[in-house]
Amino acid sequence: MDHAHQHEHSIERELECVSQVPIFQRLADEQLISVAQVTRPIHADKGGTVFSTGEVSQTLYIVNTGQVRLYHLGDDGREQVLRVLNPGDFIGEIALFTDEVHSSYAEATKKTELCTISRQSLTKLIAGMPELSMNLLGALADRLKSAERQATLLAIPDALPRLAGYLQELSGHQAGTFDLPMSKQDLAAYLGMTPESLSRKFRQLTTDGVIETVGRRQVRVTDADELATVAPE
Amino acid sequence: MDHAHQHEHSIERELECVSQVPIFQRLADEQLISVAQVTRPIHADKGGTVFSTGEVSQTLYIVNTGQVRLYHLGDDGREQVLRVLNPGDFIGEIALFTDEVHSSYAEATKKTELCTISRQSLTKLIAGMPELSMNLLGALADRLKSAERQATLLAIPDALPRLAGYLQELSGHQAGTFDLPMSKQDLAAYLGMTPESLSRKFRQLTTDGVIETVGRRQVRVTDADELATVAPE
DNA sequence: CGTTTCTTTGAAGTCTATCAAACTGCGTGG
DNA sequence: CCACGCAGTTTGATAGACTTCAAAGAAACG
Repeated sequence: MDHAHQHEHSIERELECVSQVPIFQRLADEQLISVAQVTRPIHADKGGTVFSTGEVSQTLYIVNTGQVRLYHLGDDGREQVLRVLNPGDFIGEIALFTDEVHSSYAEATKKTELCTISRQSLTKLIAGMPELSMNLLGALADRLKSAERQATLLAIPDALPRLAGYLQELSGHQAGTFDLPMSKQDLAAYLGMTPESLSRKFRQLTTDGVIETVGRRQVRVTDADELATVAPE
Repeated sequence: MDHAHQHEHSIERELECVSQVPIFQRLADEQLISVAQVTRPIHADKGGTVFSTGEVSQTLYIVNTGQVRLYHLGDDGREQVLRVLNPGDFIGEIALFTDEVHSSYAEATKKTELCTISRQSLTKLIAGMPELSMNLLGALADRLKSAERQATLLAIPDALPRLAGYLQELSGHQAGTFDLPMSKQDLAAYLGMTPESLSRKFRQLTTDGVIETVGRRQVRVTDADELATVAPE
C-alpha cells in the first residue's frame, strides 16, 4: 500500500470531520490542518460502544455524523440517559484536565463517525490558538447552561410542569413541530419519571389542546401560551 | 486625595482578590498584575443583592470572601437554590460569550467580597495567556461535572437515595463530619423535595445509624458503606 | 409479513406533598 | 450574659400523585 497516499487520505477524512465541528469554526485553514493532523477518526455501527464505564480516558470525542447516547446504568438495571450527542457535540472534556474515569456508557444509536483528539495534542493546540480556547470555553458554557437548566427542571416535584418546561425549551418557546431527540422511554428517564407517567402527561397535554403528537418522535406545540402557563416560571 | 496612592491601594486590593482565586493560580506575578489591573472589586453585605433576574451582564463575578447564594424564584414564590458560591467560585461565565440575561438572583448570605472582570478585558487576557484559558476550561469542566451529577441525582424518583447520593458526595465517600453548604430548606429545594420530606429522610438515615446530625448545619457520616448502599450506583 | 421493541392503558399500592402546629437553635436586644 | 423572639426545623395526619405491576396495542425492523 502507498504510504503517502494513505496519509493523504487520512488527512482528508480528518479535515472533513474537523471542519464540520463548531468548536473548530472560525479557524484559519492552516490552523484547521494543524488540528486535523492530531485527529484520529473513529467509527461505530448502530448499537456499537464508543466507551464504557470504568475506562480511563485522556481523549476528547467529537461526533461528526450519526448520534451517540450517553447513559448511566443504575443498580436496578434501569438506564438513565444523561445526554444525546448529535453532530458537532463532544464529550470527554473533563479528560483534558484530569484522568477521567468514565462514569457512563456511550453507545451509537446509528452509524456514527467521530473524531478523537488526545489530551496532549489538544493542550498544545490551545497554547497556540486563542480562538480555539474561546470556542471551547463557549461550548462548555453552553453545556453548563443546559445542564443547569436540566437540574432546575428536575427539581420540580410535579411531572407535568417538568415535561412542559422541557417541551417549551425544545420548541424554542413558540408554536411549531419538532422532533424529540430520543425515544420516549429514554426521555422518561432523562426527566426523572417512568415511561408510564410520561405517556400519561403527554396524553394530558394533548387532551388539553396544548400539543399534538405526530408520530412516535414528533411533537407539535399548538398553544405556546398555554404551555408557558403549565411550565415553571 | 492622593491619586497615585489611591491607585496603589486599589491594585493591592485587587491583587489580593486575584491571587486567591483558583482560576488565576499558576500565573506569573506579572501576569497576575495584568489581571488585577482589569479587576474591579465589589462588596456586598449580608442579605445584599449582587445581581437580579433580568439584568443584562457582560461581567464575570468571582467570590473572594464570604458566600453568595444563587436562586430562582418560582411563580408560587418558592425559592429554588441553584448553587452556593464559596470563595474561589465564580459566576457569569456565560456572559463571556453572549449577552447573558441573568435568570437568577444572587444574594450574599454574609459579608462578601467579589472581584469582577468585564468580558472585553477577560477576552484580551485569554488571548495572551494560554494558562489562564486552561484554568478557565478546567473550572468550567468541574462545574459541568457537578451540574451533571446533580441532574443525575435529581432524576432519581425516590427521595432517600437522592439525599444519600448528595451526602455521599459532600462527605467525599468516607466517614467524617462536614457542614452543609446551605440551610435545610434550601437544600430541600435543591434536591427537589419539600423541607418536611427532607427532615424525614434525615431522621430515617439517623435512625438507621448511617449519619448523625450535629447542630443545625453539621452532619457526621458514621457508616459510609451503608450510605453507599442507599445511594444510587 | 412476522417478530421485536416501544408505547399506551388499567388497577392497586406506596411515597411524597400538603396543611397545621409544636418545637428548637440562633441571633438579637436588653 | 441571659432572656426573648423569630426563622428554621420537626412532627403528625390526610389527600393526592406517582410508581409499580400486568397486559394490550402500535410502530419499526429484518
